[in-house]
Amino acid sequence: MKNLEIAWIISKIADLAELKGENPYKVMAYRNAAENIKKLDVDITELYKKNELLSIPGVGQNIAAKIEEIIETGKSKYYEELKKEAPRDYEKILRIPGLGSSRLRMILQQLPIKDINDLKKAAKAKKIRKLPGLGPKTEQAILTNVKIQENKKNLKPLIFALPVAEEIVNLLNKLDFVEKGVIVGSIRRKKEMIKNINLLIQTTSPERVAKIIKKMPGVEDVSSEGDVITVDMVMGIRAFIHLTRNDFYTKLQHFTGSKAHNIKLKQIAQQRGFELSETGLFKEHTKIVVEAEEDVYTKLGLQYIPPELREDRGEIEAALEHDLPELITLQDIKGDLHIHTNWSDGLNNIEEIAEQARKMGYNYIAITDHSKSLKIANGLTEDELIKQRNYIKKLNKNFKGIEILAGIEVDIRKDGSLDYSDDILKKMDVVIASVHSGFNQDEYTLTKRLIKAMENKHVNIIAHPTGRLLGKREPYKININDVFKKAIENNIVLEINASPDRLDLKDVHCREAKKMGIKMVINTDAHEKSNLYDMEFGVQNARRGWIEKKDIINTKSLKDLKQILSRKL
DNA sequence: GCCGTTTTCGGCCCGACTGTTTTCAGTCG
Repeated sequence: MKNLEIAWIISKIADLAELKGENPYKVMAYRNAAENIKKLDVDITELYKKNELLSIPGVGQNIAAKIEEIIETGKSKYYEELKKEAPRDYEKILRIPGLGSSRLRMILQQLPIKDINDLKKAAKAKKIRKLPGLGPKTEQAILTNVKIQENKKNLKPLIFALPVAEEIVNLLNKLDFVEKGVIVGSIRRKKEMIKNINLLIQTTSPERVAKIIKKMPGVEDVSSEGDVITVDMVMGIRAFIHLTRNDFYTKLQHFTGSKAHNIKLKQIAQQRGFELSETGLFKEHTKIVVEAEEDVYTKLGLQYIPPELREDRGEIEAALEHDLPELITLQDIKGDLHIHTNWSDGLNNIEEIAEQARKMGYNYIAITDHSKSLKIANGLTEDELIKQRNYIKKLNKNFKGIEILAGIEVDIRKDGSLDYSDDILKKMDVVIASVHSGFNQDEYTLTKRLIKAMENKHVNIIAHPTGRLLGKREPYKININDVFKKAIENNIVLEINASPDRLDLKDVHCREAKKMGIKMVINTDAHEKSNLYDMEFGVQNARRGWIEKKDIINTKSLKDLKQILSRKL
């Protein structure tokens, strides 16, 4: 068992304990411990061997004992017992808005409900509205949202699937009978939601690989058919491990997908007198030597297509014309313009953030804490903001190598007004505006609200424009085209939020915005210094949206950036 | 359940909104 699986079990214990009605602070303690385990940069089994589990923040005697049990037996009795008491798909049920653990617990005490289907039946039979504190609206919410949850088909965010895939592939790559192992499929294409993990492993001994996989940590069930081993992981995701002895690069191309991309590519191959399959590229039944994945494309007369573009969204046509975009890379990024510190709800102070950014080779950053109406995030009052701005000015004098811009993430209130006056906003280097409340307003109201904020001449950037949280919260209803038009009209920069929970704007929106000539910025929205590394996810998402260096303002020099930020009508 | 201490117990993020009530509990961010 590794950090990831242990953290996952501890966090599931938190969810189930909450459902059971345990002390909320106990629940919080489990959640906190799980977060800290996930963040460890050492192997937790090593800590256990050295008897140092208690050195993990948030882990005391009790949780340490559970970790020990999981390491020793692969299981936690407490977790297994809690699971038995809960409905099978409690996670899906709890994603229904308005139905939290407290109400669900009450429902479970009154009605015999074993899964989400039973809940749907109860709602249909109008049994929910009869329960104390619940009424027809909650019943209706259950009915409409059960459908949404049922349609989700177990897709997991990339950030959930990727570390699991990396863990398996790293383990296999250490074996001397594995020549090379790589992640393929939708994870390689950096799709935001993932159904299955796909790995391609070239090995001299498929049998020995199969044996190792059976004994791998975090595995629940293994079956194998032909060259594919199917692995069901404890964390509820399935991995397909494709084993091969040869033809690595045509297989790499094949298993990376997408299906639609491959179908079209094969058609092109045929038209040009080739035959392309996973076992090789052939011309007149003669196998052509393929020594890299690039060869598959170049031998067919195409430009090499990066995995992020392989969705049959016009990339093959563009590659035929040698007209693919020159996709942005992580190295193009010169700074991060959306960062929180411990002045509001961030973990680190400004100096720690700046130091980290300097280490990453950035030329500039913007500190953009929350504004006063976001009480839960300890939003800054006007006085505090001015104080912070002055502090940053002083800091810049003795902080060499990087420029710290004084910014703010100002809240867009329900009527579209901002919660600071123009007098305050005009003093800031960067003004980010964003929505943090009233998500269920209708499309007309929400769009009007965003547009009103974009009309403020001090606003530079709209952050996480659609407000979605992957796998957790739907985007709020806005007319994205109207927002795009306003962005052009008022010279507003739209954010591509790099937080792996958000990726907002999403890939197809990035592409539309680019076509319209809208300027964008890739920001992490970091709440602690390690989040600055999330930039990678933002860049990948942007690449899926055909974004180039020139489309993104934080690839510019400090001088050019300042010019853009000081724009105003 | 964890943590810190003025240490073995008290505090742990908190306010607005919603749907249900008719004064409030639960949910959400």
